[in-house]
Amino acid sequence: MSLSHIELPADMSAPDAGGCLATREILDRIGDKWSLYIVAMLANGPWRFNELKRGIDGISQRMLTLTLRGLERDGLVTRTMYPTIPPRVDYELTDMGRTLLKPVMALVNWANENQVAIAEAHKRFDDEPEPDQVLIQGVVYQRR
Amino acid sequence: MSLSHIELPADMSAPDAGGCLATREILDRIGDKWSLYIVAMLANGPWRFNELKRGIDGISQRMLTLTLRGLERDGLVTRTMYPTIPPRVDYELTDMGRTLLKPVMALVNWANENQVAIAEAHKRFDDEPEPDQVLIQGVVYQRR
DNA sequence: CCGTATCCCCGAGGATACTG
DNA sequence: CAGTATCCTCGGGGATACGG
Repeated sequence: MSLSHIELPADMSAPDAGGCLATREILDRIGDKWSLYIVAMLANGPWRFNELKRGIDGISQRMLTLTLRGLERDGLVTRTMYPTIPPRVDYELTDMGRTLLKPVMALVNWANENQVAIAEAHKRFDDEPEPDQVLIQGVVYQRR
Repeated sequence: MSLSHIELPADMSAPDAGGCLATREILDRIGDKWSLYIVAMLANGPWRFNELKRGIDGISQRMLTLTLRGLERDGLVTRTMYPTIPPRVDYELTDMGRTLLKPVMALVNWANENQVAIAEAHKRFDDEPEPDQVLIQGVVYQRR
């Protein structure tokens, strides 16, 4: 599916050949469990490795390293090593990384603004009892 | 970590007690592999189950069902069943779902606009050879 | 057509220990 | 401090078959 042509229903059913699936790969990356949090935290960067680790609740050292490498590879984050003892490494958003900030924060803000409404929707959905019978084409089906 | 207070570094290291982690749960959901695609496709909704299935490349019946249920539970999508034969079910964004559209599409558009730059960054990153020695505090370390 | 129920696999990711 | 390396688990998600 080509999200770039989402406004063209005809395009939806086409097999996803060509460069269109690059969009998906990118969304899969920046939409993954940790990238959004790292990018959001680097909004106030630069931060050192362990500052990021402490700041992002629940992230393991391994995943922080891997995700930072991915973001660096994407050209979204720079890694600056200071050859001091003990070593110090700063991570910072690149210019492209900063352009990502706006849509990311829009999503974060949406989540903040709607968390109460979503919690209420959950309650409504979960409390709703199953109907003990349904009517289809004038035929009654009893729940078992 | 509370993304709602991302602009407050002091808040970063606080343990994530309280309702703050709701934001994370929401982002984990709408940022998952399929939700963004479904929401994006429903921008031009309503769509029937199999239309969605055909439109979203690679999604299995199971994951389409599960993700739609999740979105319905979140109050983002409505499920309308027409008791005809064969049965027909339409999925459509709710008002809240439509408010999500704006930040989601912003992200999608960002991915589209930057896919070339990211591909170039990958090339640069991957082509860069490892240095065969590094200098730390005047001391040379040879690569092994 | 629109699902649910089962089985099963594979790899994302945590825990732990070790290095420059 | 800022990472690798290794092991291991646990559940996301595909494939398949069946039901209303």
